[in-house]
Formats: sequence, C-alpha cells, structure tokens
Amino acid sequence: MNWKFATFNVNGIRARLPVVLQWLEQHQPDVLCMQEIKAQEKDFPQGAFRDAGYSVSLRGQKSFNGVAIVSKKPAEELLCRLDEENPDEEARFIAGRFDGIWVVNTYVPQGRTPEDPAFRYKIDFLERLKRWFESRFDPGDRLIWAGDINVAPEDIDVFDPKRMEGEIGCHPAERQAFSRVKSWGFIDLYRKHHPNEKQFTFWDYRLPMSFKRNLGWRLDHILVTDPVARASLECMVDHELRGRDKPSDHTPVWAEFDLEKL
Amino acid sequence: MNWKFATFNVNGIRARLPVVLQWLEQHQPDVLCMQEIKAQEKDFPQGAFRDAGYSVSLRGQKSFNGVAIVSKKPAEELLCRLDEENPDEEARFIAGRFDGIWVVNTYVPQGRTPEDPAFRYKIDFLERLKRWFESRFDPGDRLIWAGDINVAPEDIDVFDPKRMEGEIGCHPAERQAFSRVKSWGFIDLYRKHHPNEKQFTFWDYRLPMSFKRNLGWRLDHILVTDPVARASLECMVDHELRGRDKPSDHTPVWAEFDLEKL
DNA sequence: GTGCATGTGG
DNA sequence: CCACATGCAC
Repeated sequence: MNWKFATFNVNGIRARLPVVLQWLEQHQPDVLCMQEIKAQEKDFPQGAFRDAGYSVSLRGQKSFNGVAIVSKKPAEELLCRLDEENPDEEARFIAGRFDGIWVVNTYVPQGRTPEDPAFRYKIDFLERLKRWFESRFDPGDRLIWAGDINVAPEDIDVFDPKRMEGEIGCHPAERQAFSRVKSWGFIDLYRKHHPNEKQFTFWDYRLPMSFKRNLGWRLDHILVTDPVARASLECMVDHELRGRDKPSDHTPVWAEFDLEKL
Repeated sequence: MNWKFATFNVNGIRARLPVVLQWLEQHQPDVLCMQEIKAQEKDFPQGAFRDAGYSVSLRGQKSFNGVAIVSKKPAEELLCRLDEENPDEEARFIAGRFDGIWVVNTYVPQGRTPEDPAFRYKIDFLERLKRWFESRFDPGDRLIWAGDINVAPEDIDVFDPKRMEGEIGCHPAERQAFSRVKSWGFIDLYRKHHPNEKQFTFWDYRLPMSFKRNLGWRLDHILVTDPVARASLECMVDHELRGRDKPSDHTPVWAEFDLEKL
C-alpha cells in the first residue's frame, strides 16, 4: 500500500486556506506538514480540515511562525516542543507518530543575515535538533524530518551560487550545521531521486518576477532515515502552485512510499 | 439616444475594482460617479478604467473619502473643490460637464452622531452646497447632483423609522438641510419613478445580517433639475451586488435618460 | 510583496 | 464587519 507525505510552508494558513484545501483534495496525502501557519491555535481553521477528512495537530503562535501536521488518521503520539524546559520558545517544532512512522516538522529560523544574532539562533536550533534526534531515535528507526529548513544545502540549490555565496540560506556555517544533523542518519529524499535536478521550492516575493525568472532556492526538504529511504518511490516539488493567483512564496514537496517495503 | 448614469459608494476602489469593472462592463453607463474611493490620485487604478473604455476624473485623499467620475467621454469642464479658497478640505466633491449635462458628485459627511461636531460639519456642507448651486446654476439648467448624501429623506427610507428616529441619517436637522438644497430645484429621481417603494441603498456591515434581513437605509441619491427629470426614463437601485462575495456596504443607483427629450 | 497586528473610521 | 495606514518579519 502506498503512503503519501508532503511538506508546505503555507505563509499564513488563514490566507492560504483555499489553496491548501484544494491541494489536499487533489493529492490526498496521508500526512501534510505545514510551516508558517502564522496563527494561534484558536485562530487555526480546524473545522475546514476536519470537513476535508483530516485530523489536525498544531503548535501555534500569534503573528509569526507556527507549525501543523494534518493527517488522515490522528497522531499516535505527539510532541509539541523541542525544548520541554523552555515553555515560551518560538513555535517552530512539532512531531508525531503516524502509521508507525515518526514525523518531525520544523520551521528552522531564517537567520536574517550571517551577522545578525538570529543567525546564531539558527545554528543553535539545528544543533539542538541534532541532539534531540540522537537522544530519542536510532538511524534504523522509521523517521521523517521535514519542513522549511531555510538552508540550500549545495550550490545547485540556489539560482545564482556565485551571487549568493555566503548569503543567508547558503552560508557555509549553516550548510555545515544542516549537514551535521543529516550526518546522524538522514538522506535528502529529493536529491536521492533527482541527483542532478536544479529545482527550487522558494521564490522570494521581494525579488521582482522571481518565480517567472526562476530565481529560487531549495529550502524545503524531506529527510528520511535509511529504512524509509529504501521504501520511497518518488519525491517531487509541486512548483505549479507558485504560478497561481495568491501563492505562498514556498511550494509543496511531496513523497510517496511503499509501506510493504518498510 | 439613451444616456445612462449611475452612482455607487464603492467603499475603497482598490478593494472593489473587480466588482466595479464587471458592473461597468455589464451596464455600460455613460457616466458613473463613485464615492469613498479611499485613495490618493496616484493609487487610483486609472489604467484599468482606461482599458475598460472609461475616462477618469477624480479628487482623491489618503485613506478616507475621495470621489471620482468615470465617463465614456472625457469631462468637457471639471471642478474639483466646493470651496476654492480652502485647499485642504476633505475630498468629498467633484463636478464635471458630460454631453452638456453638469454632473455634481458628492460624498456628504456621515456626521457620526447628532451631538458630534461632525454633524454640524454635515449640515454646513449641505448649506455650502446649496449656495454653490445658487451661485452657478439655474433650476432650468441640465444638472444632476448625485452621490452618497448620507441622509434618508423620509421615514420610508429607513428599515425601522421608529427605532431610527433622530438617529444619524434620519435626524430632522439633516433632513431639513437636505430638503433645503432640493428646494432650490431638485427632484429625487428614484422617488419620482417609485413613489411608494421601500428600497434601500446601504446596509451597515456592523449590523449582523443587515442585508439578508433588509435592515437598510436609502442614502444614495440621484437629484435632477426639472428638464433632466422630464427626460428621465427610469431610475433603479441594483441591490443584487450587495448579496455577492466581497460587497461594498452601498449598492449602485442608476438612471436612464432620453437625450432627445432634453 | 505578502501576511498578520493594531489602530482609526464608517 | 470591512478598508485602509503603519509597522514588523521574511
């Protein structure tokens, strides 16, 4: 039986609700991770997802950030913070078990510029995440880490690597921090299926005509442990959405798995 | 040859542009007066109107008020302020000559409450308008005064005259001020064609379900001098627009004239 | 450029 | 309830 998974930085769930519902209707993923829902729990349109046949797990915050997982079956287990000791950390992390697979959904800080304190926070976030994986899981577990990681891992993942060298999203320090988390036991699923494809998942609103001119970044990722990678059939970026009327600046990434190979 | 005229408080031209363009496309008025465009000249979507075959004359202001006239032919003469001595008066007045007919488009102050200084300003505005008509025109001229007058002239023009007695829009002082301007030589064209109709042009957003329950006011008017009244064929309120998706709180009023009778 | 928060105005 | 202004973040 096939199992479908997707991740999408929606940039405001209230503004993007029609787009997301239509995408769910068409693609029927078993699990969809969303980032930048930009809503508190009380403002998240839970009813609309339930009516579409999806269960909602979410970690909200007023105005910024916020992550959610919607799934055909409710989470078998759920964790809403990376750091249980810190009750008012930003809403950038949620993890749940679905059909026996642990799904970790993150919205990694963007970091502003490499000089900004926010950049240090980004690196720290990735290091905390690495320790979190180490302490709870084994690379042989069924585990998916997905979301807006805000790092373009290689030069192929930016529209103009020369121009973007050392810039936010491409800085060696963040690439290395991301790489270190992956080295624990993750495979970049899009890159596994498409080793040489220059395919982006984000086009900045602020760059004039960025989508039309394909001035993008691959910042949204599906990372999986080895057993999950071996069960994977495909991983794709649905850039079509970005060309429509009121798009998010990001676009969905999805993957399909053969559960019998797991 | 028939000549079509309309007035519409759009409540923000930028928010209402698709609605207005579709209405123009369908109804093809020779002249449309708009109020509450809520835009400065530079922010008014002139290109969209030109593409639709309309010439634009406007008096804008940042954020509030603002009036415009769009017309199949450009204005033969144009006046943009009621009080030429006062350069920073609110953008509530524009007048132009089209096909030999003078069209005066006003957004009369709402007045807040009868106790508020804004109410005095409303009465004064109507009195200044009366003097303006007296000084420049004769009741025998071809003249149309239209717009959001913000007065329900008679009890029939409010959903609940008992409840609204003395309230803003129905207060005796503003009814009298409006009546005094009309007494110079204007005929209420909707009332001429529909003497006993209880038909509203405004339904407050803030009253729950006001449109569905028809809790409205007739505040938008087409006033004409006697020769124009004699050439008139019909005057109607297009309340259908108010029932759609993102409506203005007001709805268009239109009239048709036989130019050969003029 | 876009979404959201808050404040003003109707 | 709705539109617009300003301010913030990305």
